[in-house]
Amino acid sequence: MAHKLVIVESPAKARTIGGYLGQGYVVESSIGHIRDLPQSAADTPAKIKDKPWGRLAVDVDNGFEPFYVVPRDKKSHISKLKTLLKDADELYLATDEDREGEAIAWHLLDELKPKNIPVRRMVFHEITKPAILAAAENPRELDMDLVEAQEARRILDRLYGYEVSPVLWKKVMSGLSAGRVQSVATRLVVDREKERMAFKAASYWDLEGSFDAGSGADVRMFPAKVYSVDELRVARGSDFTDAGVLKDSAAGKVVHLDRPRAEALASALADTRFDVRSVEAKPYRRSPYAPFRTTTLQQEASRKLGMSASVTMSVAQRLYENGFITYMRTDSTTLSGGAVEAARSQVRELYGAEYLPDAPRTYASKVKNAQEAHEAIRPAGETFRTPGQTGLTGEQFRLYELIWMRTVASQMKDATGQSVTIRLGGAAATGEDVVFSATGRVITFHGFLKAYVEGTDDGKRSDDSETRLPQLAEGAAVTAASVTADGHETKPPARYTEATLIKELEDREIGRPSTYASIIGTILNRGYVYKKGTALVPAWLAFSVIRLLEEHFPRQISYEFTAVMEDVLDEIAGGRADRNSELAKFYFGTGDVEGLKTLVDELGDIDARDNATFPIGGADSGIQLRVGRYGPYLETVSKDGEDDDGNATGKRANVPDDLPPDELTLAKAEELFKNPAGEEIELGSHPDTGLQVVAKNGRFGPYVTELLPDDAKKGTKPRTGSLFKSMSLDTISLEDAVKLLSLPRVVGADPESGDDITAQNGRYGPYLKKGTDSRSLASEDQLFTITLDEALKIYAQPKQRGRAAAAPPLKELGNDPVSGQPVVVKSGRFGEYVTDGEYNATLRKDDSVEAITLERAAELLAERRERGPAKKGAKKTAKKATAKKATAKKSTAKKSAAKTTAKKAAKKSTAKTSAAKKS
DNA sequence: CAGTGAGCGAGCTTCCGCTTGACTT
Repeated sequence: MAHKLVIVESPAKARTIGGYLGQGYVVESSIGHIRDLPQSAADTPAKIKDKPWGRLAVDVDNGFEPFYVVPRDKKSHISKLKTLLKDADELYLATDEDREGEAIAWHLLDELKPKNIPVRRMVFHEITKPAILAAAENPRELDMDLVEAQEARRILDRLYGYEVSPVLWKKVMSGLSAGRVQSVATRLVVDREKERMAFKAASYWDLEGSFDAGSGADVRMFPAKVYSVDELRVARGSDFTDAGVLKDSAAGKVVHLDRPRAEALASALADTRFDVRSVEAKPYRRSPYAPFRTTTLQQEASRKLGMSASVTMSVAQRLYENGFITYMRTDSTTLSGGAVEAARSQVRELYGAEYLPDAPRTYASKVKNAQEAHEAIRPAGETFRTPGQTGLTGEQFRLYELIWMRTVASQMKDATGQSVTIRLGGAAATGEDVVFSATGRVITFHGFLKAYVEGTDDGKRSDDSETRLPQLAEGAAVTAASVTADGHETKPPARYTEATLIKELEDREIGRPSTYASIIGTILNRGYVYKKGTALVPAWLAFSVIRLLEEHFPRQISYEFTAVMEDVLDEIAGGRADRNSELAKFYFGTGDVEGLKTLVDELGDIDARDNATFPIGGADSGIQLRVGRYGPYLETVSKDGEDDDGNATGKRANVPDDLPPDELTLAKAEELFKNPAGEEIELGSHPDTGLQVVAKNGRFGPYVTELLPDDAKKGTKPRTGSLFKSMSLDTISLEDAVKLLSLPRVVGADPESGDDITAQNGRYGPYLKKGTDSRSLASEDQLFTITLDEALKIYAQPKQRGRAAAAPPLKELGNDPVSGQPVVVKSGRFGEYVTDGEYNATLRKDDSVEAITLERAAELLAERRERGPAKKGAKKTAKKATAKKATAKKSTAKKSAAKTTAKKAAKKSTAKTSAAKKS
């Protein structure tokens, strides 16, 4: 039976709209984008892999043609849509009416390829029955200019991300990333930290008085602060620069009180009679806040409910899917007509008509690049459920309540009242004329504040706070109950939190509602930033990355880059600019501006070593910080203290993981050299030597060592020993440590050669050593238990065979159709792989030992074979390798364990495989 | 950054934006 197929983006939306359209329509969703540039090498089709631009999947030399693929997890969904399309007599592409939505519609069209049926583009901005029916009646055509604008955005982001990230792999650390959005977000955090590092606190004093208005006053006691001394205003925090000195604008106009002066004044005012010099009353008026959009919801959920951006979004997602709220990824503050009515009727019911403005309030978008494909975030439906009526609990309840209150409040009247400033003056015993100032606020009509008060980030006073002052007339006499001197220091700018960083990004038009939460996730995952409480602290790694980007990609990492890009995209969407020429400007450059490609090609200019080095406490301090593979460390430098390679030959000291950069002062650095960081766990003194035994985390993982006395002979090295796999730093005992330090153990002498056979723990695990001949041991315990006889038995066997039997393949799959050889799955240094004895192919991300079939294995092997034995006689090596491979088995497991510990040791940063490789 | 002996499948990492389940505990 024929139907009209309508495709929207979200399944929840499809359900709702399906209900409105009724019979004759089938409403399905695309579940977001259905095609994209291939994300990784595994997803890149073989036919473009070999092209010079294959890695980018954009043919930069031929019109920046993108090569799209349907991601694996979308394939079945596409078949489902194709099936539905077979029985359809009309196709409605009803994705969002913004750049991305238009592109999704075009991708659907291009991928589904409907034949001989009309295709229409249907758009709507609110999900109500009349709006949907009207939209179905008034379809339009696909806007190809808008699609081109989206492609330009997509391709630019790909080129930026996939060209600049590899620069970081080469020059900073493997696995890092750069991008139009994340790099600027990281830069914001780094720049803020730099401001904090450069900040010098200024100290200033003032006077705090408690005044008595007399027994007849409506408010008797009230506080006031000193305002001026001899008509010069007393300096406050905002009069100082970040360098800790008075601003030019304040010079000559303020008096900067220090402690002696403030204390002298305070005591000279003890018996002073004050009179009211002026009373100034101003009306106070506050309008309600606009309904929530994604960023404001994230900020308020953070301030009021303590939710991270990602938690907020997933709770909101559940509320949306279950029909409690409208869509949560939006940059619009607009309410539909029905929503305004629903809010107004709840104002009337819950607060009374006096809280309801005569006309509905409307909120224009403050977001400059807003695309307004959705409504504001509000309770769903034409009438709002109060939180109590929803039956929700926990986080969902609290978030719903927040959204509900904000929405209702947005349709309430302004709050009004009065703010009053009273100035009191008197003469100090020492002769100065001193004026105090008190400010109060009284709210006479709370209006929307009755329903909702926005939170603050930095303890500023909230919109509903009140301070009452007495009714005083000019000239009235007032006495001071007490005057005390009060010391203050200016504070450095606060670090960003998730919520404030997101706000900053939105203000700068960077990122979109669907990505704000994940931007935070990206910079955390890369190890650029870590959280200390709610504050975002940049790692030194981020300083290194941002320095490289600032020096070599200044335009791309500028704060204005995205805003400028948005303007260009608008031009493309309006048909006034051309996609290809704009991309060419970005990638190849223009006459006066270098393009991205040129910058990347000039990579050789970047000195990775310099880029990772930061002087501490000025260039001549003799101490520098370096960002190393295992995290940041300090190094002493002297002018000529470098070897031929420019390596500093000085001392080194670790920097603790959680030491924020702005706390690493020169003094702190010197302290770290004295008391090397890295938790040292004291285990007690050694029963034989009496030396202190400690456990530490080192570059090869946890180990124990003994502390030599300061007067130890030069050249004596402390004994050390790695912890066994079964031990941990938290639980290790002195006995364990003593045993570890006793290694290597002499098992006995080889009767043939007379050489000692020793048992010791090494890089590849426990092993026996006799001269230069070594044999691995099966377990660490054997180090202590193995007897000479057993050791000799092990040595009696040839090296390889001893371990060959212990390494069977994980799975046998049958014979390869090409080579005819048996294909087996094995586990190796680099993970699981399949081999036919000649070629080896690593399993890809989506493969598993359990699920892999012979077909898939053959596919992987065929791919591998296609690349051929590219490297130095790989064929031979491969063969040889296979013969010996089994012997590598045991140690491989060990190695990957070492990898894990190295990773942990390498700070929270993402020291990828390279870390383990080097060690 | 604690110097610890073999011989050993390389290949991939990465962007931004639009959307949900699929996983396991």
